Amino acid sequence: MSEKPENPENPEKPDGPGKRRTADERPVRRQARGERRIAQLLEAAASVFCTTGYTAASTNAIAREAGVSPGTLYQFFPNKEAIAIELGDRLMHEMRDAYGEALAPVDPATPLEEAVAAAVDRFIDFNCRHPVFFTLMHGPDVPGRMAEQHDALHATLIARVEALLGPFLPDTPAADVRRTAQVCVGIYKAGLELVLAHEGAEREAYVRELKNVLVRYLAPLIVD
Amino acid sequence: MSEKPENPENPEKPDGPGKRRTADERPVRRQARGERRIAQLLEAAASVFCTTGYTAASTNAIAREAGVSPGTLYQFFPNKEAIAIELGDRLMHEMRDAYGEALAPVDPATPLEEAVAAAVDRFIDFNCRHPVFFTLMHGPDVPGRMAEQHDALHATLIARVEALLGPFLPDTPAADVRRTAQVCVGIYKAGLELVLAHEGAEREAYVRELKNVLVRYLAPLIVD
Amino acid sequence: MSEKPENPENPEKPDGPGKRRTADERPVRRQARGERRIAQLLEAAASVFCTTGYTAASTNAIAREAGVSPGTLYQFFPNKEAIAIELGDRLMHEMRDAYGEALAPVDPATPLEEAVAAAVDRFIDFNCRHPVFFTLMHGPDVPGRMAEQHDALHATLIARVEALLGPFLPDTPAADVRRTAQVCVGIYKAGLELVLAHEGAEREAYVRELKNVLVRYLAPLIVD
Amino acid sequence: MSEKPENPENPEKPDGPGKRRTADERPVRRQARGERRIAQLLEAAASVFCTTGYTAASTNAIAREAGVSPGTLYQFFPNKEAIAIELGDRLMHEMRDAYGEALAPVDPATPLEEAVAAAVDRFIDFNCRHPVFFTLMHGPDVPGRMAEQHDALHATLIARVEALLGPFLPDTPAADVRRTAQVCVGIYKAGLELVLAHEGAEREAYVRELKNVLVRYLAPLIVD
DNA sequence: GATGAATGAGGATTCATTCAT
DNA sequence: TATGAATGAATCCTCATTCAT
Repeated sequence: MSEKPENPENPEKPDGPGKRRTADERPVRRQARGERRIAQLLEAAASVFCTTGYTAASTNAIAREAGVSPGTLYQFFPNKEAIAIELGDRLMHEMRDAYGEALAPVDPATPLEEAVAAAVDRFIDFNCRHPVFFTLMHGPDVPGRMAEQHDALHATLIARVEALLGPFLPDTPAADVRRTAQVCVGIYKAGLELVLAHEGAEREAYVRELKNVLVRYLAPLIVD
Repeated sequence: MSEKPENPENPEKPDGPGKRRTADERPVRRQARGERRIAQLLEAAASVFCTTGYTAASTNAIAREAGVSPGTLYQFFPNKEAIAIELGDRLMHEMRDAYGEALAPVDPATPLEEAVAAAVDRFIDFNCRHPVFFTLMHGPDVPGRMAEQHDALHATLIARVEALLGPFLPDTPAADVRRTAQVCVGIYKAGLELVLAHEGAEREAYVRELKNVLVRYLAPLIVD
Repeated sequence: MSEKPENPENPEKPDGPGKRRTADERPVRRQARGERRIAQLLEAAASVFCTTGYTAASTNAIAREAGVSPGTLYQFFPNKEAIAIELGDRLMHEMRDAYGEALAPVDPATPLEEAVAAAVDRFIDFNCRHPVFFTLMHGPDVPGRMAEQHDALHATLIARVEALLGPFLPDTPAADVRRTAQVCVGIYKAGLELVLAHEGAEREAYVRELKNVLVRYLAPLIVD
Repeated sequence: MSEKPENPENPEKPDGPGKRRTADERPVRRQARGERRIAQLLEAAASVFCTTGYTAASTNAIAREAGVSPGTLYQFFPNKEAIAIELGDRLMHEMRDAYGEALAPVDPATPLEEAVAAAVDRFIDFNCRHPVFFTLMHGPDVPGRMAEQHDALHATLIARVEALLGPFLPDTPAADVRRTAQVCVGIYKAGLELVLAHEGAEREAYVRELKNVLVRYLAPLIVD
């Protein structure tokens, strides 16, 4: 959220990482109203992606859902992909902002159960508040920048989990840690799907199972 | 299944699995050529689904891949959904035919490791020979009969796994067995994705991890 | 019905009026089985034309309705138009056969009411037994041989009515008689539509009205 | 056509008749250009319907005739049916606007000849200026909303004629008046077809005949 | 003759994207 | 900026017709 602070009077600082450009490199300058529009559009996109999936989502539908005209949408995003990408970026940042501190360095003395439970609970919570995340995780059937976006999202998650695992696996080769992280994320995603597919007590039961899977998988790997 | 009495002189080799009926009509009389076309089309569809995903796959692309005209495709399938459904059906049948016996009743005395390893190996093998299966497992963003198809595929898998688990969990309530099966299938799918994403030694490593996850998850549930 | 008596042994008498040729001039030879097929197909066509209209009727639908394959249909008719044309021909002939004698020469001494009533009753009866007739009367939105067919049907009707009117209008110029016939046929058609659109007593009432319209229209034209 | 109050300072004059709403949405805001396009498209549709009939008319042909791309057509009409419906609506309104006052209440003292002649002349005139009207009168072979549209058109006509007849048939039961109106409209339509099919003096002659038919049909029903 | 297969152009409709106002 | 209009290629699907068996 904090990466487009352009004020109209100072539009052209050399591109920082937050500076966004449309595909054909006209700098996009955004004002307060613009930010609101963007938020509006991303929200709409999230909603549409959730209901129809990325591929079947139409930009017109997104614009309509956002209550603006197609033209307006294209004033802020150069194409459909860019919407998904920006959406993913924001989710990643929000994830970082919200859970970054908490997730990253964990005292290795923490019992595994606790660490896993905390991580899973946060992850589930985050996904319930942002159902698109799940949709975006399942990547776009088609290759393209959208796939990169998906990969970036994924990579972020992996990195996060690696960081989380690190302290517990001090003597494990990096490659193995990475693989373990990949497996954990895979389990996460699978579990999430089951959790989201159920409600109430059953959902709780699946949350417990997810934790069980992870704990049992990781426990033997950990040196005490 | 005995409904193609084509020529009176050579009435009936027992119907192969390709025998079809339209919802509202007499049995569809198919010539050998037609059966071949269907296989061809399904193969083409499998290929296209794998590359572009179900939603983005176009019937024209499938026809082109199969080397026939669009009209021909529609002679055999009323719409895109039907292709995916038939494809799923055939995969399910093939799965049943190929692994049914092996998977279903397992001697509870078999060590868990062995049972899991065998099941995983077969599953992976099956999926490597039929990459579409994975694509179809990742249901269609959109509802419709296609979703039912997906659910059917899923349900079949679940049932299969339940049957597999049964002997190992004699005293567990059915609901818990079912949940456990769901979790196992979820893990399967997640693991499969990782396995397919890697090659050679790394792939082997992921296969091992997948087995580990399952074994460690299941071991504590099992009564000795 | 009597116009295709070709027996296979003597296929090539110079074309009598009943001899039919496909567009590209291969003589079509028909045998008993063929006649049955043709009748079957025409019946099916009549049914389909009635339900969907000529334009929207598909040859495949006709073939299906007839319980034969598309190929078979094209063995007997070179195209869709030809089906309608043949259908019209047969209806015209049937009309001639059934009512020819009755309609043609009427004793001018017959009271007009009686003559009109008889003609209308027959006409209505004929149309109720052959609902396609009405459909074909409304001609094909598109020009082509089908239009000629329609015109032929129409012309036949007109001629018939002219013949009927003749004795009643001995001193009227031919052009006027013709115009009067056209008007009568128009009224017929309009009335028929109303009659067919109603049932029971209401239908009877419309039949009466139709007769009234005609009688009142014609009465003043007639010299006593 | 005052329905484009675009700017927020001039928010909402009560919807004029041209204001359109999609079934499920906010009022459609149309620019002047759009209104023009719609008129253009309807004109094109009218022309195409006249030449090929409704069923055989293709939206692509309509768009081409209007000189726009298919997409543009669909910006204004959800499908072919909607075009015909809107066309019918506009014709009905124009008929009402143009002849409403004139047709509706007629002094029963007016001689029947005069009343009929006036009505016929206006009707013929209207149809000559709007040849689609005739096409639309000949309902769509197929059922659907289009049929309703046709029925609405028809019903409007009937109502109009009933109103016209009312004063002349004060003591006739409503059902009979309605039937008489139906018959008159039927005669009208049949006569129109003949009139349109001829030119010059012959056309005039058919107009006279049409009037004769109606007058002679109605005269005996009228109480003096 | 009969069948089902095959064709391919055409029709309705959608959609990402660009344009004019 | 914002809007609705415009585009045209692409989709799904149909249909008259021809072909191979």
